[in-house]
Amino acid sequence: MGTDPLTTLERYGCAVCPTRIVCTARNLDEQLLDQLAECIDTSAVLQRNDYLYRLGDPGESCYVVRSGVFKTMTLTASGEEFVTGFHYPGELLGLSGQATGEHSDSAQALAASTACAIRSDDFPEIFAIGAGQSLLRLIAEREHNDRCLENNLRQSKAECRIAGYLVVLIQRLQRLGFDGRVLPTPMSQTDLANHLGLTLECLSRVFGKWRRAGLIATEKDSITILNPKALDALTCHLL
Amino acid sequence: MGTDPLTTLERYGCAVCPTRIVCTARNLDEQLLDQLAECIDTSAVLQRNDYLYRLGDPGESCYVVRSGVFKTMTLTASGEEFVTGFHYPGELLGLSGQATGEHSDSAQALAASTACAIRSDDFPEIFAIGAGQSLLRLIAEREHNDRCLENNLRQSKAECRIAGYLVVLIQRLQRLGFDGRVLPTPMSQTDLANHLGLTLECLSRVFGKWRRAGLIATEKDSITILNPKALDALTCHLL
DNA sequence: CGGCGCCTTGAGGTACGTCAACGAAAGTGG
DNA sequence: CCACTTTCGTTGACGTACCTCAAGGCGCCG
Repeated sequence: MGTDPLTTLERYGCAVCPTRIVCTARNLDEQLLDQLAECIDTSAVLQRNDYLYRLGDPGESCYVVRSGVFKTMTLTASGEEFVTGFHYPGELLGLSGQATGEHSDSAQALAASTACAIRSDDFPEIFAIGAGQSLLRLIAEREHNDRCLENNLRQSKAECRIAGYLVVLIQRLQRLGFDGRVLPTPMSQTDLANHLGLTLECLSRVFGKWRRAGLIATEKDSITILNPKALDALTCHLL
Repeated sequence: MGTDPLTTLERYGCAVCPTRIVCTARNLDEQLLDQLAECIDTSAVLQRNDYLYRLGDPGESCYVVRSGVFKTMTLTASGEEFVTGFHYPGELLGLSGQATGEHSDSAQALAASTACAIRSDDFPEIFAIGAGQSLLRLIAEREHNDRCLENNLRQSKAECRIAGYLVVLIQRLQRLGFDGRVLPTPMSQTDLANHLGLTLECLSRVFGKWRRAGLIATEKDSITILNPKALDALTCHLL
């Protein structure tokens, strides 16, 4: 693995992290940032298709995406892949591994990506430093996101699901400071359809319809929202 | 509100809680249990249809179900109720309120129920006592459950969804020491259908079919699993 | 150039949603 | 305790949205 891109990050830890404003490090002063960096392993540098962790790995750590995008997936009993989520910078992964002692999904980088590992053993230290509230908030934000997406899945109409997913994704990216008009989507439509519980054909038809209606434009690795209001109107407003 | 049923619980706090083996209190010795009880407000006693918290309430606390069953729900933009979950003893509620500062759902007791409140301000103290790992595990278990149910919703076949929900519910109850053959279901079928993203008619038809096939028996406030293997075979095995 | 993912487009079947009527049960008020 | 009302569940007929299967186009890589 190439270690070059992260040398500065490793040296300065959380202090220079681009996502620190939304992460465990938010609201910490310089001194505490250094202490926090002791608790967090910032060494995970991954290329496209590398795995951050795999199904069955011991679940002693959870992870925060620092840059890039990750896909999490599991397997059905019949061996088919099952995409459980896409994870953008500042989002938490792999927490559920603590429940069973091992990860119940695999996490794969969809582009060159970096991630921080937080060992569950270090949680008490993080709370002792005073960064516990921020970590807790990170967990709560993940929970909040999950609920939104879960509610979205209860809608069985394809257009509602897809629009809802995009709208939630816009919100997630805006939290990071993006304008939310151009969504980086390094995943294949096949994976996206899988994740939404739809067939590729159905997703493709909806995207085609929306393109013709001037609602969105789809590029290779991104989706541009041309008419946010119209998209929002399709979401069934699940709050 | 009647305070009688809980007097002993209030006095002895976590030490006498029937769900302590799965809760934050697990693995604590007598002395620490008393300290933990200081951090946790055990006074919430609710009758059927009482609210534990409401949408928009300040999200300064999360809750652990001590006894009974809770239903969480939110509203669509058009004002319809939207059932986001059913919560059994030892399960965590309301964590996502931390993300936005206010609760994004309401929690209502479906039967006479009790719950403990954990203030987010007390998290550091809980970690200082040494109960942090158990609390973390509680959070992770919630996350794990959510993922299972979320994956289940990706399946659009009604029978898969319903069977999957029941199988996950069995697992959740077994964790509490129940045998998992008789599932307490104080919710209406209307609410259950709503939560599964199906219509009442569809759920009713599937239950009818399963009753005729000798798979389940439905009573007023419970479902008895007569043929667990057959039920499991319908779940699409989402792992 | 050929092969292979990945996406698009079409035709047809099926499962679930919708609408509607009915029945059972539970809560209400006299 | 009994009529009334309301909520909840059952069953049927019908339409439609999505899945399935299939063929073809496009870009990427060897």
